[in-house]
Amino acid sequence: MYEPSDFPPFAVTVDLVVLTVRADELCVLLVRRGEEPFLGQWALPGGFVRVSEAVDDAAVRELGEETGVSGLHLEQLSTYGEPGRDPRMRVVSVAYLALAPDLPVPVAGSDAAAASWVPIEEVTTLAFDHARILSDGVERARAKLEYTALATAFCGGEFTVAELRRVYEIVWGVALDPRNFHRKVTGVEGFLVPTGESTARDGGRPAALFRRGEVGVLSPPLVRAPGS
Amino acid sequence: MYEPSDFPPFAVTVDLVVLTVRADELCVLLVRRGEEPFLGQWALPGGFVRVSEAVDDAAVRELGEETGVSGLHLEQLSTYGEPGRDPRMRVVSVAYLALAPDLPVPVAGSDAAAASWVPIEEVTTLAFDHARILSDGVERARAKLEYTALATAFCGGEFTVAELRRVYEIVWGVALDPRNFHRKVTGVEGFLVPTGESTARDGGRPAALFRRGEVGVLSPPLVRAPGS
DNA sequence: TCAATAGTGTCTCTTAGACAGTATTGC
DNA sequence: GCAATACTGTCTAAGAGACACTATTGA
Repeated sequence: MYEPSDFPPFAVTVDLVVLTVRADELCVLLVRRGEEPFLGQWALPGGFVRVSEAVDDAAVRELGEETGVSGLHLEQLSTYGEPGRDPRMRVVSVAYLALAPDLPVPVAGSDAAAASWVPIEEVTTLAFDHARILSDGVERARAKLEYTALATAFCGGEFTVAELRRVYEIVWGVALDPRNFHRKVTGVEGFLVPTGESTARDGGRPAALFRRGEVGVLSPPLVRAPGS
Repeated sequence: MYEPSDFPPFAVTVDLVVLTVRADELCVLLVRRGEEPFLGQWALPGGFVRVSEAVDDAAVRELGEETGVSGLHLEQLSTYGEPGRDPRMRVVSVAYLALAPDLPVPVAGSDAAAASWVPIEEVTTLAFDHARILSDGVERARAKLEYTALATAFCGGEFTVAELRRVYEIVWGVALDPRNFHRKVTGVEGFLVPTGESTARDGGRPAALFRRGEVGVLSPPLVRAPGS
């Protein structure tokens, strides 16, 4: 009744677009491929989904293996299933977007010769169709900053309003008015929770420290336009 | 070098959430399953991806087979890959969202005993994890009406402002002010293109007919709130 | 003291929403 | 005429953006 021939076999992989903000640049975690195909080229980290493992769980596992950190924001991005996207065999890849604060040096995975944070602007050729996946991931991140509290995922546990503003400015590539930004983000109910502490690490008058709040959706949203 | 055991075999399917607005209700296209498992239960239309076929192309093919119509709006929704979501074998399903105008009676596919438009409110149990997929699809559609011109995909080739407003009201489940709505949608550059024709099919003063414009993203967006 | 950043106040202009009022049809 | 729907005008309150001003630190 269920002939194996009815169900053509596919391999399923997960690919990760892991973004962070470091040194005033939006960076992506890339690995240098240690085997064919595309030996020696930069690629997104990822790997095969195990037979008894949920696809989402495979993404969590790979993210932990690559970054050495757990608990990062992780969401499904899209699925890429063109025949021929992997020259070896028919592979369907489920891509995920992860956002991380500025982490220490990345951990090289077992199947990757080296891992490194690369500024988005400096990425040229990537293995497979990873350039397109990266592009989709960056655009998703940019869009979600507008109407969700996702920007806090780029910050550490505690951060100042100025640090949060830098995230927006770097991801969007625009300048934002510090005063209006301050009024806006502190005015959104549940977005930021004051810790009561303050820090002078940015110079000048000490700034209040905040933690991310419970709110996931921002209303009103922050609009991606200069001068706001 | 590439041992088959390295790449556990999966079956890959596409599932379609096809939505339409008919008789003042948001409806989804469902099929009654003609075989095990879940024999006789309602399910989303879909099927296996062929070995030489892109996943996106499989969705287009299935949509054509089920509706008998081509050129509908179709976008990828999400991918569902829990082990055990199909009792037969390991299946990863890529779900798609399609929006259609009020179509004639749906075509029964070869693997489905019957196909039918079912109001969202009346859907109870579905086969597999299709209830969750449907829920994700409806939420995606509701969200995208706010900031894209997607609502026109529910209308025929030519439509009045009132017909477009009914789409928003039915999908969102809210009442909108006809006067403000008219000013808003006609004010968004490139959203609606006047045909020059008019119709009195809604009674009262004849209304101008419009075609969908080129614009995909609405700015400013329409906000999902009563009284707007 | 100055330089630097944090945070507040205020002004103006745009827009959303409420709703009055006019226009054009069928009956 | 009346009912129904299409469309336009106007008022008000709220928000966005521009930017002056005050506050608090280090050097």
